Amino acid sequence: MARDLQAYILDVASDLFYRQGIKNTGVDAIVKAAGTTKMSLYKYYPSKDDLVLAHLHKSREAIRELLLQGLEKQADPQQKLLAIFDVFADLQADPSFRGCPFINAAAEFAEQGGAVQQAAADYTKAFRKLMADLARQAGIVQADELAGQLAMLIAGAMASEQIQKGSGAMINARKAGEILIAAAQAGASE
Amino acid sequence: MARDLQAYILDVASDLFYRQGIKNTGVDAIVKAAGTTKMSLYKYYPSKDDLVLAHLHKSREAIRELLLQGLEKQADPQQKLLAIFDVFADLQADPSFRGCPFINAAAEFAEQGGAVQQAAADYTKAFRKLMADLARQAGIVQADELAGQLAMLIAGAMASEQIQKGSGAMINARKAGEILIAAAQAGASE
DNA sequence: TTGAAACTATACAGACCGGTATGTATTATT
DNA sequence: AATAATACATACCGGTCTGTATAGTTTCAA
Repeated sequence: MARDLQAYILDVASDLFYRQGIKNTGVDAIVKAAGTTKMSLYKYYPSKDDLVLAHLHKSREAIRELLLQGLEKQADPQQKLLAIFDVFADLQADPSFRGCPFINAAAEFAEQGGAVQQAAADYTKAFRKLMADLARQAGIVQADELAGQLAMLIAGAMASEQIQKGSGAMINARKAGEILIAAAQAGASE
Repeated sequence: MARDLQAYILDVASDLFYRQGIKNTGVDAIVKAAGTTKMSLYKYYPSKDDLVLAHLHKSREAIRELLLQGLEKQADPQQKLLAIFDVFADLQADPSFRGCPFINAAAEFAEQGGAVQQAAADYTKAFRKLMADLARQAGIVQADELAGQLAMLIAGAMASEQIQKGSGAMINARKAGEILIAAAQAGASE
């Protein structure tokens, strides 16, 4: 066991960062939870910041995988757009849900232009691009505009559910998404 | 000057909390910025948590005032709903904008059921109620549903603009809001 | 003028933070 | 058996955090 300690440390740290917040999670707590020592941790992650960035990268990849997995079940681009809501609805159903890791990290790290802020910005850009591409495939002309709107609905639903658990925000967001998609489709034909 | 030191301390603390984040702002920094001492601060605010809660209360009142101010310019309930987007768009235009104080605070204070989380939940509930009442006045049957959707758009636009400044997210959110309101109006007559 | 209240100044306590130093045990390869 | 890599154990460093203790200063009203 403990094969690939580096990955295991990241697993533990990522979980604690997400559940307790990043600044609230000390290196000692990670070390103890992972059953290892500071020396080993600092061998793989020369600073806590490196570990934080690895955590964000891991979170991004995890969401990416969930999205691809949810999208491949649908053939129609329009249905794929709606499937994104379903993926996030599943995420929120998990009792360990505590909001969007990137929004949370951006709130914790206020320094503008810092690496954390940059990582959050990169993620949201990639997310919007994914949606915009799908919208274009669905024949929507104002694809970027629609993608931005849908992304805002999802981000808002994440925040809403984080602050008030069990509100079923994402289901309502999906309803709004359907209306906006239909409107964008209709607007394109005018 | 320094008339009503208590209020002045809160002003300074609230500004620093919002700009730098709460956990990133030490009591010493507040004391220095306010030109006072720890003893005076702790006289009025027995703990940092008290100061944080006062900051959230102040933020809530400030937004409430801005909203009422923006709403009274419109007579039509439907126009009032849209005016809310404009109020937040003005907020985002300020270079010191750094997201929603409540979303940020909820991200920083992960402890569930804590006073900070509660304050954030109370605020969002009151905000949704305000919008739902307006929607009802506009003759919309599914007022709560629409209010939730509009609130998510606004929250998402706040987060989006925080992470990527100058994206003009709130303007796009307003466009989406118009569509959703129109759809809710039409849906009511069916 | 005196005396209480408000405020300042400063030092300190105790805990926690990120990060380092030193040394040891285990394991695998050669 | 010798070597090297990996991980563990533990103690420590300087700094920062919230919060308190002690003492001196201003203000203002009776």
